[in-house]
Amino acid sequence: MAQIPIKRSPCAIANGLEILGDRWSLLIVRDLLFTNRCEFGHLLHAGEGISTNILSDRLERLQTAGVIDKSQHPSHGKKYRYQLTEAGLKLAPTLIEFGLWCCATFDGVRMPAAVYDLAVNNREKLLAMVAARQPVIELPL
Amino acid sequence: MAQIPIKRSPCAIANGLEILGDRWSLLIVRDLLFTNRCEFGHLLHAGEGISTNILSDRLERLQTAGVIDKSQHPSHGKKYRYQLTEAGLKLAPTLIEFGLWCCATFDGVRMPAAVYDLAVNNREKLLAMVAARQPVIELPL
DNA sequence: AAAAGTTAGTTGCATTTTGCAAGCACAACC
DNA sequence: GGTTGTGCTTGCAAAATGCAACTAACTTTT
Repeated sequence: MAQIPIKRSPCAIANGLEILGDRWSLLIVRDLLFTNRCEFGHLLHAGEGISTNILSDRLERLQTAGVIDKSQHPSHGKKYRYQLTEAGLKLAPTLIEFGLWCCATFDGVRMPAAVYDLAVNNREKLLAMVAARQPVIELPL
Repeated sequence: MAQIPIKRSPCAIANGLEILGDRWSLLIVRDLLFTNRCEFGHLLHAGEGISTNILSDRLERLQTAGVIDKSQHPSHGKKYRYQLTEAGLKLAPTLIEFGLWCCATFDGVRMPAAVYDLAVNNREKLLAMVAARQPVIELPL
């Protein structure tokens, strides 16, 4: 169990939002959960246009909260590899439910077809892939 | 389906975070989902210390996004009643998964016992209560 | 019916967070 | 050894947030 400073109330959701309640953190988690992207540069160019200082700050916050791990990249001195911890992997159900809710609620938004199909038709397989750190979406690096 | 301006990418999660990705919005949804609190003053004193201007702003944003409705309070001229829309009610699975994740991940945080027990032992009943707008937690008003 | 209290805000201002551009140290490549 | 790629940090402007004071409309009290 990660130790975090309890600021506002003991409520689980209130404290979770202290870590993940902003416009960027869950997008980082999304990429680490469902794609093969795991480097600073990958996350930087994920499509929403996060800037380097914010990405740097969020990676550090997520690491402090025990959601992600940072390790040396194999075979490249300066690169690092960012991975979800076991706790971070367990955010999958939340992300999936939230993604489906957004699709059902807002016009013109979408989840990648591969993720959506599994979320609707074979939730167990999707969760198993995530738990095994097997990317659902393979993106060019 | 609510029309929202698509700002960063077509990703469902990215757009959902434009509406709900901050430290307060989901706390408002939490209160409306699980308690009998539905007035401005109730939400103001929910325990985390939101200020009136932020609460006012968030209620308007959630209303614009089609997550909540505002109506005249029966039998009190100045009061209003805030309620989740049908779309808003469907946030329950996301909130439940997120709450359970926070409980399992962070030391010293908790969900109200009544909600936690149902979430773990009888998820269907919990979802049915929420869908029927039946408060799981009755708080003094 | 005047006075006092509630309710749901708005306004003004100080503080904090964010966004953007530039710069920088180190590693790898050629 | 010069150039490119990577993962940052710094400086500064803009936006969001937090706090306190104020207000308009309605209710209750006297």
